[in-house]
Order: sequence, then C-alpha cells, then structure tokens
Amino acid sequence: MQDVAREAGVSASTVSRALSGNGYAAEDVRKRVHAVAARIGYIPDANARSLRNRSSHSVGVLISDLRNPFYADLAAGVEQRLRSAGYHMILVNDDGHAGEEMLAVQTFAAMRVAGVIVTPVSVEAVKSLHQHGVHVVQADRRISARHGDAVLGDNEAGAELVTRHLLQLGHRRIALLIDETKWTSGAGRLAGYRAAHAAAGAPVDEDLIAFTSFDAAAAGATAGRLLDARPDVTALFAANNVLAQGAFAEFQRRGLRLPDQLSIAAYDDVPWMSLVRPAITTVSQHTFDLGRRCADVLLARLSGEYAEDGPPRLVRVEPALFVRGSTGQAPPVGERANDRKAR
Amino acid sequence: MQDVAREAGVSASTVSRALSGNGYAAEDVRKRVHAVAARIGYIPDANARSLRNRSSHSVGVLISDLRNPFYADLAAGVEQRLRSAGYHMILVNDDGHAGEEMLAVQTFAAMRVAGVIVTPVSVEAVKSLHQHGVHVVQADRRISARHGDAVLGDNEAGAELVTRHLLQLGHRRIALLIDETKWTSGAGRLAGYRAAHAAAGAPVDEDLIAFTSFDAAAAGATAGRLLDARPDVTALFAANNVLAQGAFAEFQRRGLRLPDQLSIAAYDDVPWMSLVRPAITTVSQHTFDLGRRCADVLLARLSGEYAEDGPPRLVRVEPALFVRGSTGQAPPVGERANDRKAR
DNA sequence: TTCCGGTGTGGCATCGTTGCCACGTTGAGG
DNA sequence: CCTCAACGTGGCAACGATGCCACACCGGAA
Repeated sequence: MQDVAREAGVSASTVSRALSGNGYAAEDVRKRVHAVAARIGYIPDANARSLRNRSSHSVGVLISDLRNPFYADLAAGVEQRLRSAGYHMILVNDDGHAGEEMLAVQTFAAMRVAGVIVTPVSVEAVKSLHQHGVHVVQADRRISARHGDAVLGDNEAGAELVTRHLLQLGHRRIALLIDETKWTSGAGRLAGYRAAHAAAGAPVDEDLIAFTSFDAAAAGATAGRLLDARPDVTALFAANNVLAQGAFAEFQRRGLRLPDQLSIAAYDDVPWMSLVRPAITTVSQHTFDLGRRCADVLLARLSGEYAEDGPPRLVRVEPALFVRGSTGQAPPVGERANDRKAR
Repeated sequence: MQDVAREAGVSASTVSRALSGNGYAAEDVRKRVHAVAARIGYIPDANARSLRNRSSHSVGVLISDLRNPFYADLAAGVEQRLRSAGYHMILVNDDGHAGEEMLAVQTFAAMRVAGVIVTPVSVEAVKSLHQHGVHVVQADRRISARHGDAVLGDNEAGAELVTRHLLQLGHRRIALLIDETKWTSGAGRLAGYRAAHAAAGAPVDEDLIAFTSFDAAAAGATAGRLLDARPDVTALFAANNVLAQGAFAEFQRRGLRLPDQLSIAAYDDVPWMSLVRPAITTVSQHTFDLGRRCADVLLARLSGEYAEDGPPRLVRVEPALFVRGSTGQAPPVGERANDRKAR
C-alpha cells in the first residue's frame, strides 16, 4: 500500500479512500491510484482488513461428509450464494463426529468468521458458536431452537407423502429403514411415517421400524435381515439416500423383482435414483436450494435486514414426491412371501 | 489477550509465549495462562496472527463443480489431509469459467493463503497465483508445466487400459465420447485411446471420436446421434462420469440391451456405476486419494520438505480398470446393426 | 474583509499478535 | 566475590488497512 501511495504521489490514507470508495478522493487521484495499483499488482490484505474492521468475509460451513451427494449439493448451494454476495466458504467435514465439529468451531471462532452454516452434531458446538457471538444457521436439522436460525426440510411432510403413496398402493406392511431419530431430520421422518399410517387408519407394526447405522453396507444387511424375518413386508422406505443405496444394492444382489416383489422408496433425491431400473421413488429435499436458503438466511442477518439480535428464524423448504418405477401396487395377500422365497 | 494477561498477572508477551510455546515461559505461568484462557474463552485471533506472521493456515481450493462427484471426492480428499495438518480449506466453484476462476485467484491472493490447489481452467490464473508468490498445485490436469506442482492421474495409461480391454473383447468400432482435448486430461484420454488401437494394429476411425459438451443431456444426444449415424459401432467409451451418465441414460431410454447390443465403458468410477445394471466398466482415478496427494504435495512445500523454490514436481496417480457387466464380447460381424434397429 | 460550508488530503492511532531486545534473577564455576 | 550463561519476563515496534481528526484550500455570502 505504501508503494502504491509513493508511486501515485499521495498518502496511504488517500489510497485507502481511492480504492475503497469510502470518503473523499478527487477523480484524477482516484484514477491514478487505481492505475498504479493495477500496474504493480497490489491487492489489499484481507487479514489486515478483517483485523481492523473486526469482521471477515469468510463463512464457515460445517458438514458431515462431502462425499455424500446430499451434503455436496447443500455445500454447493451455500457456496453459490455466498460467492455472489462477496463471501467465501471455509468448508470443514466433521464426519458426523462431535469432536471434529468442536475443533472446527474453534477454528471458525479464531478466524472471526462472519457466520457459520452447520449440519449440527452436538448442541455444544452450536452453543459455543453462539457464545462467541457468531451467527449460526442450522441446516437440514435443528439441534437447538434457541441458538441461531435454522433452514430445514419438512421431514414429517415428506415422509408422510411417501408413506401415504405406499399406503395408497395398497401396502400395509411398510418397513422403515432408518439410522437415527434423535435429530429433527430422523425424528421428523419417523413421525411422518406414523402420521400417514394414522391418517389411513393403518396400524404401525413397530417391528418393521428397522434401525441401522449410517452406512450403506450396514443398511443393506439390516434390510436383508428384516426381509428374512418378515417375508410379509411388501414395501420398504429408506430414510435417506445412503440407506436407500445399501438396501437397493442388497435387493439387487438377491435378484428381487422390483416393484413386483417389493416396493422401495427413499428420502433424498440423488442422481443414481433416476439411473437405476426401476428408478427409485423418492422425496426430493431440493438440497441445492436448501443450501442457497441457508446462505440467504445468514446474509440477511449480516446485512442487517434481520436484526442481529432478533429472534431465531426458522425457514422450511417444502419437499416434493417423485414417483418412479420402484413403487407399485401391493401384491394380493398370500402371494408375497412365496414369491420372494421362490427365487 | 490483554484480559488474559491481566487475570493471569503477566504481560501480553508472556501470554503469547505461554500459549504458542515459542520462547520461554515458566511451567506454573504456562499453566495459569492456559487456565485463564480456557476460563474466559479466549481464542487467539487468526487474522492478527496471519497479519503478523505474514502467512495463514488457509488453503484455497478451486474446482469446477462440487455437484460432480469427481470434484466432490477430490475436495474431500484434500480437506481430510489439510485438516489433519492444521490447515483449512477455502472452497470455491468456478463452474469451469475462467472469469470466476480469476476472481477466486484475487480472493486467495488477498487472503494471503498458504497455497492453492486448483483444477485449472486458464493459464492466466495459475500464472497470476505464481506471480503473487502463492504455492500452486494443479490437480487432475496440468495447464502450465512451469508454474507450480501438479498431481495428475495417468490419463493416457487409463484410457489405454479400457480401450485395450474393449479391443480384446473383439470390438473394432469403438466410439469415443469426449468433451475436450485441450486440457491434459482430455488429451491424455484421447492419446490412450489411440495408443491402444495402435498397439493392437487396429485403425482409428476418426468419425467415431464424438465431441460433445460437458453436460449429461448433451452427451446423451451426441451419443444417440452417433449411434444413428453409425450403426456399426459396437462399443462406446465415455471420457468422464458425466458423459457416461448422459450416454447411459440415453441407451436406457432407447432400450438397448447392454452389453449384447453395445458395450459401454467410462472414465472415473463414481458410485452409480456399480448400482446400475449392467454395472459400468470403468477406470478409477482413485479420486479421493488424488485429493490427498494434492494436499501432501502442497504441505511438503509449506513445511520446507521440498525447497520452496525448487523445480515443479509432478506426481502421478495410477488408474485402475474395473471390469463390470457393461462390456462384453463384440457381436459377430453383420448382426450388430440389425440388432439395434430391430428394437 | 470575514466567515463558512464543501472538498480534498495527510497524520496518527488502532485492530490483536508476535518476536526482538533489554533487563532482571538465579546458580554454578573460576 | 565476580562472571557468565541459562532462564524468565515486560516493553515496544512492527504486520497492513482504516477512519477520525485536523488542516488547507476554494468560492460564495454577509
């Protein structure tokens, strides 16, 4: 900056004003300064700026697993919006591990980020950010209603959509393959599954709610065991794309004819679901858009459009059901078990 | 920091030494300072540190499209390594657009990042970073041999592997669906395709090299037109996962029986390729690992393990061919065209 | 002529950290 | 008893950018 000032024959203050546009600067001086800056390749130091202004243009984004297309899409949506608003994204994977999440929180706090968008794992992380005065947006699931805004899919509505669809096809023994129900995402999906049953006057068979771990292989094994134990099951609803992948691979391995022998539906629409045959009926969360909305909510706080200290906002992104070939009419009673065993 | 100093009854200098471990600090003082810092939740300001130390722990990562699993895997690999080395990742999508890439370069320069890992679009961006004294690692493709290190897959070897595989199955009219050959990635794949033909003494029919744009829908259309124009084609090699997706969807739409009527192979192994039936024969680039290697190469420069001003390094990640169901014996001459038209 | 508001500019303190320097203090060795 | 090295500590000047303040100049109004 001193170099630019010297070359342009002005003071550092004037260079600052000329380049930033804050304060007076004569037209010719402004031009000269810009020219010199461009010539010698001067780029203002963002760290010095952040230090002086006590705010940075960095936003922390904390997700579980970038290799899962759900999180990748979410991050991509966030990044697109942030970038167009002049912010950039510090992306950290926490692998769903609270310890890593807490480390990332420390990092973000140290960087004095403008805000953090997080698919939260533990309340402590969100609380800690809040205490450090960092704006937080909880994405996809909400772990604390008091600390920071949230942008969520309507998991209950989505799960109800897909469950109702299955019920309408005549299915009465619908298995639910799910990994967790302690977060709002899993809890909502379970609630929607129940609500659809209740609305249809169909009892929920608790044995058909199969808990598994967040891992395609484990999900496949769990789904397989469930089918073995309960040959009367006619449909399976996998609560997210990873579980669906595991289940689908397992059914393929077993040579099941979908949807004749078994209907399968999923939550989360990811590209492979339209490529496989039959294509998978699923609930789209509009994940990319969800990400953009997260960024919007954060940017609204930063710009003061919403009071910095206003009450927490909750934005819902409505899900949509995409019916594809993997769900079909339930087979007439009595034929199902034999059908599957015959193969 | 002043607060901590006051509470602990020492000076700011001592707090700095006690917390950072650089320089002397008595054991009891060190403990007291740590205790106070933890109690009042003091986290050193990373911006002030970067300013003072003239270096940050941020690494810029510049990719084309986070929603493409190839780039997502790459970024995930990079992030994992960076994180374990105490760095973090500023992730920017440039959508394959040189303008956006240049903007990101400006941002990274302003942030005084420790280094940049980029899947480059234009030489200018890489040059510009180099001129600003930023360490650059070119990932997946190399656009400048002079500016910065590179970590690349061996595209020629990979393409040769898959083409040879098709030739060995008796295919002689193998279409190549490719989007660009101006980057080392595309050029290498084309070269490998030619090399395999040459090694087998099979002539390359230049009309079977179909150029398309980087877009699944366009790739599908191009592949369709090619098949219509050349019913004698018995195999198609798609030069990346997006093109393969477009082509596969198109063939599925046409109801082609794979691999009987047409064999299809791809470059890049992404999850859907194992889920569809037939599963797709493809070349794995070990993308996640590629990302880790990129980070390794950068970290080696930063740690001084490789001289800061040493010559550019080039690291190759060997690809591997995964043969799956989508490639089969070429049908006997004379049957192919009729087969396809019959449907 | 004096006063005043609008322009335009430079000086300076400041943001939070760090590392050099100078200054104790201590204990061992000559 | 003096010297000297090894510790430990505080003061201070940076790192680069910014914005307040003071000041200087100008034209117009009183």
